[in-house]
Amino acid sequence: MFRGVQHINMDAKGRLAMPAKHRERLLEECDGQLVATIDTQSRCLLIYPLPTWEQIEKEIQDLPSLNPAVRRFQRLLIGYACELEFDGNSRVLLSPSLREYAQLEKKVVLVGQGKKLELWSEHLWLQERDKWLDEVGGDDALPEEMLSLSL
Amino acid sequence: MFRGVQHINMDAKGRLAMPAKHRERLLEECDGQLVATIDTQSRCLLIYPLPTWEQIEKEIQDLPSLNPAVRRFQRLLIGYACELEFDGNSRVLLSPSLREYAQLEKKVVLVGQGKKLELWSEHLWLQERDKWLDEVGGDDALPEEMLSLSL
DNA sequence: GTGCAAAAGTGGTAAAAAGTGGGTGTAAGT
DNA sequence: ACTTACACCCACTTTTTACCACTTTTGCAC
Repeated sequence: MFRGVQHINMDAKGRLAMPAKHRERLLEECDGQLVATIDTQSRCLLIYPLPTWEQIEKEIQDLPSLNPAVRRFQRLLIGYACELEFDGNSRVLLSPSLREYAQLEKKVVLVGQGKKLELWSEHLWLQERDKWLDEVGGDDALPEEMLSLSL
Repeated sequence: MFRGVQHINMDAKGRLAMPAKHRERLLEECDGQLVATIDTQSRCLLIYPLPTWEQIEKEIQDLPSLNPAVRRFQRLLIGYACELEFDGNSRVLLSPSLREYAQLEKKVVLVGQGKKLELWSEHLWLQERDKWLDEVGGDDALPEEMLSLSL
Protein backbone atom coordinates (compact mmCIF):
# COMPACT_ATOMS: atom_id res chain seq x y z
CA MET A 1 0.00 0.00 0.00
CA PHE A 2 1.26 3.45 -0.84
CA ARG A 3 0.67 5.78 2.06
CA GLY A 4 1.69 9.18 3.28
CA VAL A 5 2.03 12.75 2.09
CA GLN A 6 5.42 13.98 0.98
CA HIS A 7 6.48 17.44 -0.06
CA ILE A 8 9.19 17.33 -2.70
CA ASN A 9 10.87 19.69 -5.13
CA MET A 10 10.91 19.33 -8.89
CA ASP A 11 14.08 20.72 -10.42
CA ALA A 12 14.30 23.12 -13.33
CA LYS A 13 14.43 20.27 -15.84
CA GLY A 14 11.20 18.76 -14.60
CA ARG A 15 12.90 15.92 -12.77
CA LEU A 16 11.36 14.53 -9.65
CA ALA A 17 13.22 12.46 -7.06
CA MET A 18 11.12 9.53 -5.88
CA PRO A 19 11.19 9.55 -2.06
CA ALA A 20 13.30 6.79 -0.61
CA LYS A 21 10.26 5.48 1.20
CA HIS A 22 8.75 4.16 -2.05
CA ARG A 23 11.88 3.22 -3.93
CA GLU A 24 12.55 -0.26 -2.77
CA ARG A 25 8.97 -1.26 -3.28
CA LEU A 26 8.86 0.24 -6.78
CA LEU A 27 12.07 -1.39 -7.84
CA GLU A 28 10.95 -4.85 -6.88
CA GLU A 29 7.33 -4.47 -7.94
CA CYS A 30 7.96 -3.06 -11.40
CA ASP A 31 11.68 -2.57 -11.79
CA GLY A 32 11.18 1.19 -11.57
CA GLN A 33 8.78 1.27 -14.50
CA LEU A 34 5.87 3.59 -13.88
CA VAL A 35 3.00 5.12 -15.79
CA ALA A 36 1.68 8.59 -15.16
CA THR A 37 -1.64 9.91 -16.41
CA ILE A 38 -4.13 12.57 -15.47
CA ASP A 39 -6.92 12.40 -12.94
CA THR A 40 -10.06 13.51 -14.72
CA GLN A 41 -11.76 14.64 -11.50
CA SER A 42 -8.99 16.82 -10.12
CA ARG A 43 -6.02 18.68 -11.48
CA CYS A 44 -3.51 16.11 -10.39
CA LEU A 45 -1.56 13.21 -11.86
CA LEU A 46 -1.92 9.52 -11.08
CA ILE A 47 1.18 7.37 -10.97
CA TYR A 48 0.93 3.58 -11.22
CA PRO A 49 3.43 0.75 -11.25
CA LEU A 50 3.40 -0.43 -14.86
CA PRO A 51 1.75 -3.84 -14.21
CA THR A 52 -1.03 -2.23 -12.20
CA TRP A 53 -1.62 0.30 -14.94
CA GLU A 54 -1.78 -2.35 -17.64
CA GLN A 55 -4.62 -4.04 -15.80
CA ILE A 56 -6.51 -0.79 -15.47
CA GLU A 57 -5.86 0.12 -19.06
CA LYS A 58 -7.35 -3.16 -20.16
CA GLU A 59 -10.50 -2.51 -18.16
CA ILE A 60 -10.80 0.94 -19.66
CA GLN A 61 -10.37 -0.44 -23.17
CA ASP A 62 -13.09 -2.98 -22.56
CA LEU A 63 -15.70 -0.37 -21.75
CA PRO A 64 -18.47 0.17 -24.36
CA SER A 65 -16.73 2.76 -26.50
CA LEU A 66 -19.76 3.90 -28.44
CA ASN A 67 -20.93 5.71 -25.35
CA PRO A 68 -19.66 9.31 -25.67
CA ALA A 69 -18.86 9.67 -21.99
CA VAL A 70 -16.79 6.50 -22.10
CA ARG A 71 -15.05 7.65 -25.25
CA ARG A 72 -14.07 10.94 -23.62
CA PHE A 73 -12.79 9.14 -20.59
CA GLN A 74 -10.71 6.76 -22.69
CA ARG A 75 -9.26 9.60 -24.75
CA LEU A 76 -8.12 11.44 -21.65
CA LEU A 77 -6.77 8.60 -19.56
CA ILE A 78 -5.13 6.58 -22.24
CA GLY A 79 -4.15 9.67 -24.16
CA TYR A 80 -2.22 11.26 -21.35
CA ALA A 81 -0.72 8.03 -20.05
CA CYS A 82 3.02 8.14 -20.26
CA GLU A 83 5.74 5.77 -19.14
CA LEU A 84 8.24 6.99 -16.60
CA GLU A 85 11.61 5.51 -15.84
CA PHE A 86 14.11 6.08 -13.07
CA ASP A 87 17.44 7.65 -13.87
CA GLY A 88 20.55 6.71 -11.92
CA ASN A 89 19.40 8.82 -8.98
CA SER A 90 15.86 7.43 -8.80
CA ARG A 91 14.38 10.47 -10.47
CA VAL A 92 11.69 10.56 -13.13
CA LEU A 93 11.18 13.14 -15.83
CA LEU A 94 7.66 14.49 -16.27
CA SER A 95 6.60 15.58 -19.73
CA PRO A 96 5.60 19.21 -20.22
CA SER A 97 1.98 18.31 -21.00
CA LEU A 98 1.56 16.42 -17.75
CA ARG A 99 3.22 19.21 -15.83
CA GLU A 100 0.97 21.74 -17.48
CA TYR A 101 -2.20 19.78 -16.73
CA ALA A 102 -1.51 19.51 -13.03
CA GLN A 103 0.02 22.98 -12.79
CA LEU A 104 3.21 21.58 -11.37
CA GLU A 105 5.91 24.07 -10.48
CA LYS A 106 8.83 23.62 -8.14
CA LYS A 107 6.93 22.57 -5.04
CA VAL A 108 4.85 19.45 -5.44
CA VAL A 109 3.20 16.92 -3.15
CA LEU A 110 3.20 13.18 -3.59
CA VAL A 111 0.29 11.43 -1.90
CA GLY A 112 0.08 7.67 -1.38
CA GLN A 113 -3.33 6.27 -2.30
CA GLY A 114 -3.19 2.52 -1.92
CA LYS A 115 -2.27 1.01 -5.25
CA LYS A 116 -1.33 4.34 -6.80
CA LEU A 117 0.35 7.64 -6.04
CA GLU A 118 -1.11 11.08 -6.67
CA LEU A 119 0.99 14.07 -7.61
CA TRP A 120 -0.25 17.58 -6.84
CA SER A 121 1.09 21.08 -7.01
CA GLU A 122 1.65 22.04 -3.39
CA HIS A 123 -0.50 25.09 -3.75
CA LEU A 124 -3.48 23.18 -5.17
CA TRP A 125 -3.12 20.35 -2.68
CA LEU A 126 -3.31 22.61 0.36
CA GLN A 127 -6.19 24.53 -1.14
CA GLU A 128 -8.19 21.40 -1.92
CA ARG A 129 -7.35 19.80 1.38
CA ASP A 130 -8.77 22.66 3.35
CA LYS A 131 -11.88 22.58 1.20
CA TRP A 132 -12.31 18.87 1.80
CA LEU A 133 -11.88 19.25 5.51
CA ASP A 134 -14.71 21.76 5.59
CA GLU A 135 -16.91 19.51 3.51
CA VAL A 136 -16.22 16.39 5.52
CA GLY A 137 -17.47 18.31 8.50
CA GLY A 138 -20.55 19.24 6.52
CA ASP A 139 -21.66 15.60 6.28
CA ASP A 140 -23.92 16.51 3.39
CA ALA A 141 -24.14 13.30 1.43
CA LEU A 142 -22.49 10.49 3.29
CA PRO A 143 -23.37 7.11 1.86
CA GLU A 144 -24.89 4.64 4.23
CA GLU A 145 -21.79 2.47 4.22
CA MET A 146 -19.79 5.28 5.71
CA LEU A 147 -22.04 6.01 8.61
CA SER A 148 -21.28 2.68 10.20
CA LEU A 149 -17.50 3.09 10.07
CA SER A 150 -15.88 3.01 13.45
CA LEU A 151 -12.42 4.53 13.27
CA MET B 1 -7.66 -0.94 25.57
CA PHE B 2 -5.68 2.28 25.44
CA ARG B 3 -6.70 4.57 28.26
CA GLY B 4 -5.57 7.75 29.92
CA VAL B 5 -4.36 11.22 29.10
CA GLN B 6 -0.64 11.86 29.08
CA HIS B 7 1.26 15.07 28.63
CA ILE B 8 4.55 14.50 26.85
CA ASN B 9 7.24 16.55 25.15
CA MET B 10 8.22 16.30 21.51
CA ASP B 11 11.85 17.20 20.90
CA ALA B 12 13.14 19.60 18.27
CA LYS B 13 13.49 16.83 15.71
CA GLY B 14 9.86 15.79 16.01
CA ARG B 15 10.62 12.70 18.06
CA LEU B 16 8.08 11.52 20.56
CA ALA B 17 8.79 9.08 23.40
CA MET B 18 5.97 6.57 23.76
CA PRO B 19 4.97 6.48 27.44
CA ALA B 20 6.11 3.35 29.20
CA LYS B 21 2.50 2.55 30.01
CA HIS B 22 1.78 1.61 26.39
CA ARG B 23 5.11 0.18 25.37
CA GLU B 24 4.82 -3.42 26.38
CA ARG B 25 1.41 -3.73 24.82
CA LEU B 26 2.56 -2.13 21.57
CA LEU B 27 5.62 -4.29 21.31
CA GLU B 28 3.70 -7.51 21.65
CA GLU B 29 0.65 -6.45 19.66
CA CYS B 30 2.45 -5.08 16.62
CA ASP B 31 6.17 -5.27 17.29
CA GLY B 32 6.25 -1.51 17.67
CA GLN B 33 4.82 -0.89 14.20
CA LEU B 34 2.27 1.90 14.23
CA VAL B 35 0.39 3.99 11.73
CA ALA B 36 -0.51 7.62 12.26
CA THR B 37 -3.04 9.54 10.23
CA ILE B 38 -5.18 12.62 10.60
CA ASP B 39 -8.57 12.93 12.20
CA THR B 40 -10.81 14.67 9.69
CA GLN B 41 -13.14 16.06 12.36
CA SER B 42 -10.52 17.66 14.58
CA ARG B 43 -6.99 18.90 14.20
CA CYS B 44 -5.43 15.89 15.83
CA LEU B 45 -3.71 12.66 14.83
CA LEU B 46 -4.90 9.09 15.22
CA ILE B 47 -2.36 6.40 16.04
CA TYR B 48 -3.14 2.73 15.44
CA PRO B 49 -1.23 -0.50 15.82
CA LEU B 50 -0.43 -1.54 12.24
CA PRO B 51 -2.74 -4.59 12.10
CA THR B 52 -5.68 -2.58 13.42
CA TRP B 53 -5.03 0.11 10.84
CA GLU B 54 -4.83 -2.36 7.99
CA GLN B 55 -8.31 -3.58 8.81
CA ILE B 56 -9.67 -0.05 8.83
CA GLU B 57 -7.82 0.82 5.68
CA LYS B 58 -9.43 -2.09 3.91
CA GLU B 59 -12.89 -0.94 4.95
CA ILE B 60 -12.14 2.54 3.68
CA GLN B 61 -10.85 1.24 0.37
CA ASP B 62 -13.97 -0.82 -0.11
CA LEU B 63 -16.30 2.16 0.06
CA PRO B 64 -17.91 3.26 -3.22
CA SER B 65 -15.19 5.57 -4.51
CA LEU B 66 -17.23 7.28 -7.19
CA ASN B 67 -19.08 9.12 -4.44
CA PRO B 68 -17.26 12.44 -4.03
CA ALA B 69 -17.65 12.51 -0.25
CA VAL B 70 -16.08 9.07 -0.05
CA ARG B 71 -13.31 10.09 -2.40
CA ARG B 72 -12.42 13.07 -0.22
CA PHE B 73 -12.44 10.94 2.87
CA GLN B 74 -10.17 8.32 1.31
CA ARG B 75 -7.74 10.93 0.03
CA LEU B 76 -7.36 12.43 3.46
CA LEU B 77 -7.18 9.31 5.61
CA ILE B 78 -5.11 7.07 3.38
CA GLY B 79 -3.13 10.01 2.07
CA TYR B 80 -1.95 11.12 5.44
CA ALA B 81 -1.46 7.65 6.87
CA CYS B 82 2.16 7.06 7.69
CA GLU B 83 4.01 4.19 9.30
CA LEU B 84 5.86 4.87 12.52
CA GLU B 85 8.58 2.78 14.06
CA PHE B 86 10.27 2.82 17.43
CA ASP B 87 13.90 3.80 17.63
CA GLY B 88 16.18 2.26 20.25
CA ASN B 89 14.61 4.43 22.93
CA SER B 90 10.96 3.71 22.07
CA ARG B 91 10.51 7.02 20.31
CA VAL B 92 8.69 7.61 17.04
CA LEU B 93 9.41 10.31 14.49
CA LEU B 94 6.45 12.29 13.20
CA SER B 95 6.62 13.61 9.65
CA PRO B 96 6.45 17.36 9.12
CA SER B 97 3.10 17.17 7.33
CA LEU B 98 1.47 15.35 10.23
CA ARG B 99 2.96 17.80 12.69
CA GLU B 100 1.76 20.68 10.58
CA TYR B 101 -1.76 19.34 10.37
CA ALA B 102 -2.22 18.87 14.09
CA GLN B 103 -0.23 21.99 14.96
CA LEU B 104 2.10 19.99 17.16
CA GLU B 105 4.82 21.92 18.94
CA LYS B 106 6.82 20.88 21.98
CA LYS B 107 3.96 20.14 24.35
CA VAL B 108 1.57 17.47 23.16
CA VAL B 109 -1.07 15.26 24.73
CA LEU B 110 -1.56 11.58 24.06
CA VAL B 111 -5.08 10.33 24.73
CA GLY B 112 -6.03 6.67 24.94
CA GLN B 113 -9.20 5.88 22.98
CA GLY B 114 -9.74 2.15 23.10
CA LYS B 115 -8.22 0.61 20.02
CA LYS B 116 -6.36 3.78 19.08
CA LEU B 117 -4.47 6.71 20.53
CA GLU B 118 -5.11 10.35 19.79
CA LEU B 119 -2.36 12.94 19.67
CA TRP B 120 -3.14 16.61 20.28
CA SER B 121 -1.22 19.79 20.69
CA GLU B 122 -1.56 20.60 24.38
CA HIS B 123 -2.93 24.01 23.59
CA LEU B 124 -5.66 22.71 21.30
CA TRP B 125 -6.53 19.85 23.61
CA LEU B 126 -7.18 22.07 26.61
CA GLN B 127 -9.16 24.51 24.52
CA GLU B 128 -11.36 21.82 22.98
CA ARG B 129 -11.80 19.99 26.25
CA ASP B 130 -13.25 23.03 27.93
CA LYS B 131 -15.55 23.59 25.00
CA TRP B 132 -16.79 20.00 25.20
CA LEU B 133 -17.43 20.27 28.87
CA ASP B 134 -19.67 23.26 28.30
CA GLU B 135 -21.55 21.49 25.54
CA VAL B 136 -22.05 18.27 27.45
CA GLY B 137 -23.63 20.34 30.18
CA GLY B 138 -26.13 21.62 27.65
CA ASP B 139 -27.28 18.09 26.79
CA ASP B 140 -29.31 19.50 23.96
CA ALA B 141 -29.00 16.75 21.38
CA LEU B 142 -28.10 13.40 22.85
CA PRO B 143 -28.75 10.57 20.45
CA GLU B 144 -31.20 7.96 21.63
CA GLU B 145 -28.51 5.32 21.99
CA MET B 146 -26.87 7.45 24.65
CA LEU B 147 -29.91 8.00 26.82
CA SER B 148 -29.99 4.42 27.96
CA LEU B 149 -26.39 4.41 29.17
CA SER B 150 -25.92 3.55 32.78
CA LEU B 151 -22.62 4.94 34.02
C1' DG C 1 12.32 9.16 55.08
C1' DT C 2 16.63 7.93 52.72
C1' DG C 3 19.45 5.77 49.46
C1' DC C 4 20.10 2.80 45.71
C1' DA C 5 19.10 0.74 41.36
C1' DA C 6 16.56 0.40 37.40
C1' DA C 7 13.84 2.50 34.09
C1' DA C 8 12.40 6.42 31.55
C1' DG C 9 13.28 10.69 29.35
C1' DT C 10 16.40 13.86 26.72
C1' DG C 11 19.85 15.63 23.84
C1' DG C 12 23.61 15.15 20.76
C1' DT C 13 26.86 13.09 17.17
C1' DA C 14 28.79 10.82 13.31
C1' DA C 15 28.15 7.84 9.41
C1' DA C 16 25.27 6.93 5.73
C1' DA C 17 21.70 7.96 2.68
C1' DA C 18 19.02 11.07 0.16
C1' DG C 19 18.48 15.27 -2.33
C1' DT C 20 20.26 18.63 -5.67
C1' DG C 21 22.54 20.77 -9.41
C1' DG C 22 24.92 20.69 -13.45
C1' DG C 23 27.99 19.05 -17.49
C1' DT C 24 28.60 16.16 -21.58
C1' DG C 25 27.60 13.25 -25.33
C1' DT C 26 24.20 11.30 -28.27
C1' DA C 27 20.06 11.34 -30.81
C1' DA C 28 16.28 13.39 -32.93
C1' DG C 29 14.24 16.98 -35.40
C1' DT C 30 14.52 21.27 -38.40
C1' DA D 1 24.78 21.12 -40.33
C1' DC D 2 22.77 23.25 -36.46
C1' DT D 3 19.72 23.27 -32.55
C1' DT D 4 17.17 21.26 -28.98
C1' DA D 5 16.19 17.95 -25.73
C1' DC D 6 17.11 14.28 -22.94
C1' DA D 7 19.66 10.26 -20.93
C1' DC D 8 23.54 9.41 -18.32
C1' DC D 9 26.88 10.43 -15.17
C1' DC D 10 29.47 12.84 -11.58
C1' DA D 11 30.13 15.73 -7.51
C1' DC D 12 28.56 18.30 -3.75
C1' DT D 13 25.25 19.51 0.08
C1' DT D 14 21.75 18.48 3.20
C1' DT D 15 19.04 15.48 5.76
C1' DT D 16 18.15 11.35 7.99
C1' DT D 17 18.91 7.65 10.96
C1' DA D 18 21.06 4.76 14.21
C1' DC D 19 23.40 4.93 18.13
C1' DC D 20 25.42 6.58 22.40
C1' DA D 21 25.71 9.13 26.73
C1' DC D 22 23.86 11.63 30.24
C1' DT D 23 20.05 13.37 33.44
C1' DT D 24 15.85 12.71 35.79
C1' DT D 25 12.36 10.14 37.71
C1' DT D 26 10.37 6.11 39.78
C1' DG D 27 10.02 2.17 42.68
C1' DC D 28 11.68 -0.58 46.22
C1' DA D 29 14.26 -1.96 50.33
C1' DC D 30 15.97 -0.75 54.50
